[in-house]
Amino acid sequence: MVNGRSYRQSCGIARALDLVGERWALLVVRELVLGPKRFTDLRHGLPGIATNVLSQRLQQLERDGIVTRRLLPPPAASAVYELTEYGRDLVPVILALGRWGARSLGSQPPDYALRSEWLGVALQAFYQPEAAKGLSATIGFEFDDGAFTVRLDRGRLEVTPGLADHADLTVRTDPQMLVGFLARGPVPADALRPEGDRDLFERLPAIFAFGGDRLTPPRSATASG
Amino acid sequence: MVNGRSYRQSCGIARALDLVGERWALLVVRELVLGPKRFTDLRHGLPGIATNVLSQRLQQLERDGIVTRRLLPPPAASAVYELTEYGRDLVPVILALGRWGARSLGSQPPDYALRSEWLGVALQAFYQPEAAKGLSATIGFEFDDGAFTVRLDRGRLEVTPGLADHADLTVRTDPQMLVGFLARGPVPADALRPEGDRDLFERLPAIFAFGGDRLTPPRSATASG
DNA sequence: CGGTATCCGCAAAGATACTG
DNA sequence: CAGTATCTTTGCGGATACCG
Repeated sequence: MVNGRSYRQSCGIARALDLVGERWALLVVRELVLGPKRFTDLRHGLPGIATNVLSQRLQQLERDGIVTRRLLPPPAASAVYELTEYGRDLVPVILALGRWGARSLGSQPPDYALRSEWLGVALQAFYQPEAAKGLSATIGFEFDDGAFTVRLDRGRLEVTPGLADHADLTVRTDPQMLVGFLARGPVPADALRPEGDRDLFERLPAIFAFGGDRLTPPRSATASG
Repeated sequence: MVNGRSYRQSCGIARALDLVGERWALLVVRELVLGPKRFTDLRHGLPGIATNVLSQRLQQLERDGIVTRRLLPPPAASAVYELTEYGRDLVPVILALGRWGARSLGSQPPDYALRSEWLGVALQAFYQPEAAKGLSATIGFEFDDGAFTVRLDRGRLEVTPGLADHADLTVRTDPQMLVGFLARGPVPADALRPEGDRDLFERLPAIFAFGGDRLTPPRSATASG
């Protein structure tokens, strides 16, 4: 067989793991959730990955119909990778996986990386449609690291990279503080700098429920990590 | 650090992969979906796994609060592994992952393993509550490989290993044929041997929609697999 | 039966240098 | 920038030996 090792089981779970179970594969998919990216951009979003490994993963994902490689129109001689329809169907699954994993993300980020774009994905994972019923607004989030725009269209959520021309609300902060605020944790009063619709700003922790009721952390078997 | 390598990212998805992203880990969880199991039973459900790897995975899963090791009462000096609450919360996620993976499980099982218990998990993944609204029944599935019982209680599904005392319907066949039948595929007329409620039998492909509308297979980039 | 420990060979992953 | 090539290291699979 052309591929590496397979579990060789007639089971949907095993098949899924044959496709995206290898190291880094699912994180590559995560990087593409907000839209197409170039090789180097992927690399920056995956600190620690070796270039040959990224290269191999992209080839496998392309071969298996999860990612497409597309050349940008002539002026830019560059290529981008994007999710296929099959790949996009995986997004809700990894969002659910992320919600599950986030519950055991105790305040352990001593030196853990936290990129703004992961936050854009997390906003989708923790989005509460009921809390945003009928709401339409444009919100810009700006970090040293990058920026993205959240559009609410009558309760429907859309997250796109970069800043929009107009925004009803703009928040300029660092990822750590935004997470703390959305989780209703104690954050320094001057940590976030909301500009625009103040009422909308106050509603954010309800709309993006980082501090949800399903966040009870598991009890680890070893007290000393 | 005591653990192997971590992605070291403050991201729920990365955290989940730190916990269950290593080879075999998620399949160990799958094996425990229907209930507690002993080491050797796990081994049989995971053809190809090395005993030391299984041992290591179980230790990691236990340390991370996903699996518990419990000693059976005195007569049996044996130990079983079972999912913790945190581990059980992962089940709907891997069922969704399995549905996604199953879509690209083209009729490719030349020599792929297919254990009856995986089917018990798949029944949960493809269960359609609307098609079983208000239905209460007990169905036994029997294979050379093993058996399990499906209980529908006013539309609520429960799958347990082994056969119940009484069943409204009993199906004795092999896994391959049952999958074919539930997917509304062409199966030999004498492949399944239903005993009992014939109407209930006919409803099974609607209740367990293996041939769902979301099963469009992806187009692979390479024609020759 | 229910595992743990050790060795060996291989394939995947990490690090880094290098090229179109 | 977008990868490929090379080298080293680590994890995995398989076998087997050992112990409660």
